[in-house]
Amino acid sequence: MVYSKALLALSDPTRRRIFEKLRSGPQPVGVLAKGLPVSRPAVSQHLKSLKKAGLVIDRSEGSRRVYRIDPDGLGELRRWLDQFWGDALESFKSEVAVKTARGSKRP
Amino acid sequence: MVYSKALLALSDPTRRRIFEKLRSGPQPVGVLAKGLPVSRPAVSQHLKSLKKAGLVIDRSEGSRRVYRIDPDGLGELRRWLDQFWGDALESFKSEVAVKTARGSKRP
DNA sequence: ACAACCTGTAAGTCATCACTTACCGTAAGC
DNA sequence: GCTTACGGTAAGTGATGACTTACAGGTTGT
Repeated sequence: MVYSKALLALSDPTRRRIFEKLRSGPQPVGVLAKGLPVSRPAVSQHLKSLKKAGLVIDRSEGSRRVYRIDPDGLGELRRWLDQFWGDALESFKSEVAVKTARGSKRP
Repeated sequence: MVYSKALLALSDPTRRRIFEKLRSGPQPVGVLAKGLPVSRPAVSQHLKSLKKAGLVIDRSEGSRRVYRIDPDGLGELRRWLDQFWGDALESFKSEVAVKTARGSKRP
């Protein structure tokens, strides 16, 4: 049940910003904290949460700690999401006609 | 930016249980509350959050309100997730050899 | 050895949120 | 008409968590 921790971790906006920063490659804590509106210890705590959620991996590189995205947590989260995808479409097929008939969205 | 609200909504365990219950088809509030360890008003409040997140749609059916999964929020959430999927794999390729060499996971 | 840098942790504060009970509107049945 | 079932909303409470500053450990350089 890693997906529950992953969802909890990604529900925080600051944690998402950190996670999105890692999309451009592995980065140390100091660089990640640069540009964020919170203190560096806050970033460390967020990284700890992301790590426990299986979303990032850390690696000691000399004096600094480099974090990177962990595909494991990401994969389980995607599998959990796809589990709904099929059922939702099936339950949606009978309703799509009504929805598009009255202008796709809400007035 | 519906995905941020969707992540926040799905981060709560009770809200996830309600959402997972809807996988077996559209259901009214009373039926959804049945079996959950919280009161019925709590379920109503959770459904309100899920609706604002674009994850469910409600439809008045006589005296009762039937909720069903909304593919829109689910789709945007999946697109946001897939955005990471590619980058994570690319950044992972160079590391996978080292990881599998020492026994796949933590000792 | 000492100094400068990089990071994780402890302790404390403040806001957010999940939940409860009570209440109000509305639709179906007598 | 009245009553019963169904569901959303208000108000209040308790707990969780995101943040701060202060401190400790460890690594690199002189």
